[in-house]
Amino acid sequence: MDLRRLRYFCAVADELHFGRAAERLSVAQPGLSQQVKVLEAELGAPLFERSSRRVALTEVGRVLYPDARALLAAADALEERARAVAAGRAGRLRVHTTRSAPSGPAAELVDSFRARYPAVDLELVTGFTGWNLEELRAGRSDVVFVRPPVGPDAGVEVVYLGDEELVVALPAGHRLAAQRRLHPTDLEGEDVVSWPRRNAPGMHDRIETELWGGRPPRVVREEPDDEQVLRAVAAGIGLAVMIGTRVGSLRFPGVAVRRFAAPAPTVGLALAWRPSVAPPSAARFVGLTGVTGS
Amino acid sequence: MDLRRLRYFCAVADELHFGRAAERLSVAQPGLSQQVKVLEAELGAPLFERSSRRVALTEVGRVLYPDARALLAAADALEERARAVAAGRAGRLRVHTTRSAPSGPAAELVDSFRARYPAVDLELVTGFTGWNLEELRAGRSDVVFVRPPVGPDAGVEVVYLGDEELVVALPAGHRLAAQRRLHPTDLEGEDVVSWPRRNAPGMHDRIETELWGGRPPRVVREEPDDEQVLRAVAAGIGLAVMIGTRVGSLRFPGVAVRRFAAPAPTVGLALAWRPSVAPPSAARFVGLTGVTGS
DNA sequence: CCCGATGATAACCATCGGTTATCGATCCGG
DNA sequence: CCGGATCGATAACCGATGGTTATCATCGGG
Repeated sequence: MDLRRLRYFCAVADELHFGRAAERLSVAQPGLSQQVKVLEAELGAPLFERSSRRVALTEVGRVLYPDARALLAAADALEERARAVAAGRAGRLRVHTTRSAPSGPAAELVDSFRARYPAVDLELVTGFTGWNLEELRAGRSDVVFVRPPVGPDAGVEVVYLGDEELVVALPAGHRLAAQRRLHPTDLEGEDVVSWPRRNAPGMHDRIETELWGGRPPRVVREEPDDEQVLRAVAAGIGLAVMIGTRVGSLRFPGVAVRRFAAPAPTVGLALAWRPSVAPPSAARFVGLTGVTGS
Repeated sequence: MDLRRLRYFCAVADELHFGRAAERLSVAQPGLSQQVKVLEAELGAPLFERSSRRVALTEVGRVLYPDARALLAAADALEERARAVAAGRAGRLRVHTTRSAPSGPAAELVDSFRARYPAVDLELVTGFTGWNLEELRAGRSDVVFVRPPVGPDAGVEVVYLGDEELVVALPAGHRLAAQRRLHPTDLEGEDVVSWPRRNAPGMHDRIETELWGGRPPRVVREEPDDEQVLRAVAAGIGLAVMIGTRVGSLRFPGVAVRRFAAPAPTVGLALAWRPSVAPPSAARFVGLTGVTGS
């Protein structure tokens, strides 16, 4: 069975005229006649009654035609879909985000991707930088959001998205809450609520370096994620350093938020992916950063 | 799009091994590699991740595979069906029968055809010899039952099925009902109930010739079909000549049936069809006569 | 470190789909 | 009744392409 022959058959069936059908197919008439004849030989029965004056479908042809049309349509659809998937306009894309990302530039990226490629089935999972990278390496994710820096890794490409401002969350009555702007040095000696380093080692170290100059702060409590951290702050356990956009979406009673004086310390956001094994849609996703980031 | 390439793709996807897939397809491995590569070029993205040690589907390949399988299955089904129709094992067959046929050899033929070719959609229509031939010539029927003789007609082939015995239907009290066996000469001068000659001219003339020696009988009533004829007989209007098997299925109170003494006069039954334009199933139908008739 | 397995590549060949030229049949107008 | 026009079939030829064999490159394992 050959789709080309079926196409030829359908064209002749539509036109009931070999000359016109050949023209529509952009081939010469003899070739068309030959191929239809081959198809008839394959099936074992004529599909057309021909006279030099009239072409008509035989019963066999009449029965075959609708099925042939359907098959051709299915083939075209398959090809179209395959091309779309190959071009990254359709298919599945697994993205691992981080808890601190959805409210910042990451949300913007995901939203614009969804708007631009609605046919892509986007599977979003929330994790931490460290775990996300494991998932990426294990092939369970196509693109992951990370908090840089992340150690160099063979086959993994990191695309920097931008920086986000850090802020300080304070218990409502904290003495530093009296200041409108804070300096890193103000934090020295304060009780701090933090989170596990392995969630995002790069970010963790960067915060320590930028704010405490490499001398570790006094961590009086470690909570598993931002929300729990803020709850601890509200309870007066200590202060916490957080991402500005993130704390905005987690407004807690009993927590005062103070920005740093310019230049405010920041933490970065980046995408990591493996171009060699990523589906085409991943390239589209990463490609959008050039658009939204500019 | 080429079904062969899709087949190749599916084979490799099944085996995840070019060598084995090539063997299954009965081609050499390089050709398989080439064609898969062509397919990938057509779609614009690789379908497999290859290393010299491992072959795996890419995301694109994973998405494409089920659709490809379905399309191939549909193509195979189409081919199978087309072959079946071409071979007369499936499709549609329009058969025009006659009112007097279903109870005789015709029923046997139709039944055995149905049993043998259940996938053929048999459309049965009941008519008369004359009208059936018109339908056949007009292309509205594929095979028709007729009461021979029928005039020779270009492109129409007539296959004789056999003869059926004629009997006489008499009003219950008729004087001839006293005899167990009748002779044609007994009918001379009797009142006769008949039916329109144009329904089956050949049969009509043959009955007149065989029973009345060419001198037309005294037709006192003409009814449109057998059933009405018998009703008229029951009412005592006259006697009627009928087909033995037919009168058996139309047993009327008030009607006595008498056979002729051997050799009983008969009327024939035949099939007519147009081999040049008939669907393959028509040939199968006609072909069965050789089987059941022997 | 070499060997075996596996896919890719190179070079060649045959098949087949398509082309042009031409034929044969049918219908139509004069 | 004949000549021309229409249309599909046929013949002969050609080039693309799918398939072949031989060989290479890479990678994993003993």
